[in-house]
Amino acid sequence: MEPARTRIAPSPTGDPHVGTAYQAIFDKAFAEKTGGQFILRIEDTDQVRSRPEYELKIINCLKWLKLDWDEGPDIGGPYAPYRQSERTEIYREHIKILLEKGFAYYCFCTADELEHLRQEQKIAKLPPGYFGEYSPCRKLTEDEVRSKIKAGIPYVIRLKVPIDEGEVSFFDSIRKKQLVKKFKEIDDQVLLKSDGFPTYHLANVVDDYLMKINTVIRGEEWIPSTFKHVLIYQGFGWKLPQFYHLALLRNPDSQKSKISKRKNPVSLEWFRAAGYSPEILVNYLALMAYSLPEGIERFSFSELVNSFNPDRLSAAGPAFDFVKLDSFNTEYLSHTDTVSFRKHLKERLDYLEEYLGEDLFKQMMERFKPLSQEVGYWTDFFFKTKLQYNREDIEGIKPLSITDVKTFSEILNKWLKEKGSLFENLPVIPEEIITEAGKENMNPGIFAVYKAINNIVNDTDFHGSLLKRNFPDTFKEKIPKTAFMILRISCTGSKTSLPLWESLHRLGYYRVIARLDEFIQFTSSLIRK
RNA sequence: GUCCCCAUCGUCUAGCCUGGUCUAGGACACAGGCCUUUCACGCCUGCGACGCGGGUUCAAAUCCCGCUGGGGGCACCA
Repeated sequence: MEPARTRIAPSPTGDPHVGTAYQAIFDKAFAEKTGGQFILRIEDTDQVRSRPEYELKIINCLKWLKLDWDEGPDIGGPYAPYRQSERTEIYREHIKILLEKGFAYYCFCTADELEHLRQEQKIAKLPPGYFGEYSPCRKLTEDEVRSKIKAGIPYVIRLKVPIDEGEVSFFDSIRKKQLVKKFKEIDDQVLLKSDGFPTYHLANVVDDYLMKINTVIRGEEWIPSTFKHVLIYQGFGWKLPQFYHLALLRNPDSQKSKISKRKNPVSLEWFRAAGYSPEILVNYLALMAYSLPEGIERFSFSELVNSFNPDRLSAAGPAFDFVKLDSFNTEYLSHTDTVSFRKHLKERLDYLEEYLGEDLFKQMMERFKPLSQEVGYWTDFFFKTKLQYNREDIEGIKPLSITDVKTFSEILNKWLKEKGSLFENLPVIPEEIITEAGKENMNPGIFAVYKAINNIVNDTDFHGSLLKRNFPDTFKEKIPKTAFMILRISCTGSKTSLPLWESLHRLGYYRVIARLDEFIQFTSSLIRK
């Protein structure tokens, strides 16, 4: 394969998009596989929406994913500058060529006139577009044009699409077929805006040619525009690059529409702050359009490069499945070594301040008092793909009236009863223990555990390896099975926790006894009501 | 509306180009089991798809046509 020069050309008009990374993966893989180069070019031709901070964010996120480039605005390269706002002179020179060759023309129509035109076309049931007989400016003589320019009338320069019955076509290497469109279905696209900046179409073609991009990989949303691009290439007399139009990432709902921030997180910063591993995100994203011949799903970027074969790129639109991504991430994190795990956690925490912003981060810090509390506790709501709402939560925010208070206490009572039911299947406790505990305010199940712990300490060494590793037989005989859960809950506060004996050992005798004491009191108070 | 793209389990896909080896394979999810005095991990099993209709052929998930469904474009935004 010929060395491929590929490029990612994001527009710095918003948060770095997951689709940008998705595309960059294949750009970079293609370049590396063929011994070519991968280029980052910033398409900031929209003066209104482009912001320098977005460019920085894009660069940071792509670097986070280790999808770094061989040439770009930050590192330069033989075809600099790599920022389109710094190349306006180049576009103006090139538009002259198109003008001279008769492939472009001046247009002085105002926005209102254009709107009018579209209405006319709509009524006439014609496809909307500025072309053919609908374009008065196409018919302007050179003198007329010159005098209008002299008069200072603002203008744009449009592509002069042929008006005959012909057609344009190009080969799409993912769909593996020739895509065709008739001239009359293509509108006279604006090439140079009235602010003197090029539109995407012009800048993109000119830069791709000048930067020797021979492999264009981008989303399939660009297919309709590609016909215009081909016309521009032809106007200049340039050879076409190879086109690979990637299927668009879709929302995982039944609609499967193009992935959108209204329905799902799409910002790379979100993925980063949420704690996704960059390797895993890249792996998962690659899977959206590519599959290894061996059917291997988990692979590193270099493994992807090794086996990369553009023929295997898929044309069908994949739904982005957060559940599967999560499972990949979990698997990765739980099987990695402790050093990488710590590194990952540390990086995530470092980034969290940047993501939340200083104010919000400090707010989190204030709530961070109990040192054992993990970062996620206060920040999870940022990262849940689906929030769970509790009935109690919703009842709770109602305005309080007498009736409301009544309702509230009823719910509270019900809730407490459910907690109490945990002890429905209480173990049978010897009569003497219950007597000893005092029948009125002691929960027998808890007390049995309490008692047993005390016995154990009498019989064995709590701090010794016995408790750390093996379950003591003496304990086993004395305590019914359900008691283990009671022990676990009382000592860890949760029905699910790390292995019990190691945890108890780590807690130590005094804290175990203290927690049991507290738990006994807590449950007794619940049961009495 | 119009032009274009796409179509295998719920989801991501392998297979399709070079028809038979496909009673369609894998992964995530789900269900059951094993392991485990919890949870998780791990292991095993199960559930589950070639959108529909026509061709072509001895034979079609695979080739052709139509339909249906989904998606994208139709800006002085990219």
